[in-house]
Amino acid sequence: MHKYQNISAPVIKRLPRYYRFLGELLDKGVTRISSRELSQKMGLTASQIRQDLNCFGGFGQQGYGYAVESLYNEIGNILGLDHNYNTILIGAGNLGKAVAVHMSFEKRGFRLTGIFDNDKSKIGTKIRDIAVSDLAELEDFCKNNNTDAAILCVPKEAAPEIAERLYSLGIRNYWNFSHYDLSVQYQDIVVENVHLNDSLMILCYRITDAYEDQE
Amino acid sequence: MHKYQNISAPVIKRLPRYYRFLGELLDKGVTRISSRELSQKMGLTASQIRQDLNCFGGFGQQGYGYAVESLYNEIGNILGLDHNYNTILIGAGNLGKAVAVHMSFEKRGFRLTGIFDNDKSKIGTKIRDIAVSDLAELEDFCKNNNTDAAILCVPKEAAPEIAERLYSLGIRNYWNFSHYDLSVQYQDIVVENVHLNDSLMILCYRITDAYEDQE
DNA sequence: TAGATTGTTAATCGATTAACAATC
DNA sequence: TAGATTGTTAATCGATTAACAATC
Repeated sequence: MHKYQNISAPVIKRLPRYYRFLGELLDKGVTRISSRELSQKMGLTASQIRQDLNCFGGFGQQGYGYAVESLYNEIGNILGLDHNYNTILIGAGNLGKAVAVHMSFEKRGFRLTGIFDNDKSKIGTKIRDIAVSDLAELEDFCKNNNTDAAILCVPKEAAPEIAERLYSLGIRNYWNFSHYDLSVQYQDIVVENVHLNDSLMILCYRITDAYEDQE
Repeated sequence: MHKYQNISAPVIKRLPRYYRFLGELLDKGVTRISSRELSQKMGLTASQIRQDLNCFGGFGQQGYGYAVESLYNEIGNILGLDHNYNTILIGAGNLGKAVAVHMSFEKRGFRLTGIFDNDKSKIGTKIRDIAVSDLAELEDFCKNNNTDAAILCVPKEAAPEIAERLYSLGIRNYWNFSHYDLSVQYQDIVVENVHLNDSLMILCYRITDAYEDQE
């Protein structure tokens, strides 16, 4: 399995979008595309596309462009989508449930293996085909089941304590929906944050900004 | 109402996080903080904090630092959280429902005024205290109710058609959860994307990367 | 071979960090 | 006044864009 040297965050963040656009082209039956054509469809520069892809290897061919299907597969491999990281969800509230039901974990390199909550009314109910477990059983579960990652869908107040429990169980990879900054406490972890409140506030700023422009 | 000159995206994206940390300090009863202290708590440089804040004005005082409460309020104003942008939600599936129930729109400058879906079994059911309307009534609703923004929680396939309808109704501000790039089609709009699939794939890349480091 | 388009180096642009004079 | 810390300019660093030789 290949390892790439210090790829910058901006490049990594663009990979899923390339993957999505290439997937659409593939569905439409397009077999080849030049960086120029793709750049126009995606609204970025051809130069950037070529620079980005060349971080991982020379996938194109001079005078021809890129073969859509093989580039799509290459990016899938780069992203590591062929993995099956065992993942548990903490918090089966509205958001946790939606994430569990809504996401195709298998297509994105993950497998949902457990769901935990401390609300007695939720314990035992099924989401997808996984029964919600008592949060008290977290330690037992993790000792018996290899767990690679955790999805945090708990309220801000509950986050620090749960983070500590997960960390001491050896879990180092987090998809964090809580309004709490894991990476301030723990340095040796991988965290991808989805801060919906932050996102909504950014939208608010930009709407306000746009309206003021008109005046 | 103030208008700031071309604030860069990186700065804007940090604002909600400042707001969150200052809110926590405020809750703890901290009245003043220096850029240095705050930088340590947040894991960034003091220089960056001072640069960021000075895009909007001189909120600090030499020799003293920043007054937590007033800085908190200032950032709230900069973000425009005192607004009440009328917002409709399109798509009352798992994700749409979770977003509607989970978010404190009022605290973030928005007010949820309508929910639309085309699934007959959902129409008429209540989310929060808003009854889900038939998507067919979208045009009527928007003609009778001033609507500033739309939240898109519809499947990728449905997104282009719905985007066109919303755009022709004059809606220019979007919180987009669909795996569809609005800004490629429409240039004069404000879009804040929440692409959960992209986020999960980025996590997958980074986990894979971290594991390979260990080998 | 000629045309097209990549891979890659060089130039530009923008964002972050460092430094320090201003000032509370 | 002396110490602290800002606001702001200058230096550095990194990311994007442009250019072009390599080559399919």
